[in-house]
Amino acid sequence: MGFTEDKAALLNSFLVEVFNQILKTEELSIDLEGFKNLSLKELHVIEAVCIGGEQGRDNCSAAIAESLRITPGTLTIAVALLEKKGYLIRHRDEKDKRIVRISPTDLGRRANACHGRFHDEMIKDILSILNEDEAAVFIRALGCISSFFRAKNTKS
Amino acid sequence: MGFTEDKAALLNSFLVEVFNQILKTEELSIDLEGFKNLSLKELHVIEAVCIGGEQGRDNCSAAIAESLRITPGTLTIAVALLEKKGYLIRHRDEKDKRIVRISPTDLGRRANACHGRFHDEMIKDILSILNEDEAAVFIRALGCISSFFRAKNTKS
DNA sequence: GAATATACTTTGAACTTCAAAACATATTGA
DNA sequence: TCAATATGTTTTGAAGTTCAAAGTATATTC
Repeated sequence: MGFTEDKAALLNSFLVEVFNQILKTEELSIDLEGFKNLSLKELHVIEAVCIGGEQGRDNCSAAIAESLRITPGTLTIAVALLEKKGYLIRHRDEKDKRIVRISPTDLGRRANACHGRFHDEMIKDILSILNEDEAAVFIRALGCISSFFRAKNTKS
Repeated sequence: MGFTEDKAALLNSFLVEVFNQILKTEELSIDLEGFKNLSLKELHVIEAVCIGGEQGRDNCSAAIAESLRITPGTLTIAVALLEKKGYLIRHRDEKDKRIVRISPTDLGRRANACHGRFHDEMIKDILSILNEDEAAVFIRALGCISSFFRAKNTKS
């Protein structure tokens, strides 16, 4: 006992702290980048649309909603607003008029690129404070944790 | 180049993935624990109040709002609802009647204990897949990252 | 005792979310 | 064909979350 409990408590407090800090920093970065118009969640919608486009995925409402793990109704509302703000465009499929496809405007693509740069910066910052070996262990550990959660969440 | 970019890309994808998985798992755990009445954010308010109590911190509105990194107005609204739901209690300081102190009810403490068990489980899970050395490096790295963000966010 | 500072609350507005109902279009089977 | 059913999206109603700014109450300072 003792050492193990200390480790657990430390890990927990660091994890919670880093978690909150990343969230806040990410939120802050949006304003700084000049897209004061956008919330973090809206940015993630734009990101999902852009990623779908890059990967040649079928960018219909349902697919994007699923990739974001939100309901179709929620997505409709978010996209309606983002269309009004000029970041996304909706167009109905000619063949199957039930389907709505969503794509980014140039402005949307620029916002997404900005957000990508934030992520790059953050990663660069993290790597800058770890040495070679620590970085390797850290990345490996994160990979393990990621797989672990994936396994845990799919089986239940 | 090459290796560095690979590391950065890997770290980014793992980080994003773990981040989302933790959020999702945490949200899921609330319902499972039987507090269907509470959102994740409400639980975090209760947690901040309980932690403040344990640490003998002055549990006034301002201190709790700051620890949660939300505005006082936001906290007021959250606490008013949580008081109505029976998780928290507010009482004005006798000496300085401007100050409102917030404390958990028994129900609030029970909800927090439940949430604490979720965190314990998660930490145990993470530690179980890392060996002794990896765990030490991982914790140290997280601590560095936490300090780094704290420094970055306070200075700007 | 008036001016100022401090601590919290209220207000108004915008965003986020969901479940369920509604709508539009497509497919299927008699 | 056309009625039933399925599919894809939108609307609706309700509740949460958040902030900035204005408001209220109390305390401190000069």
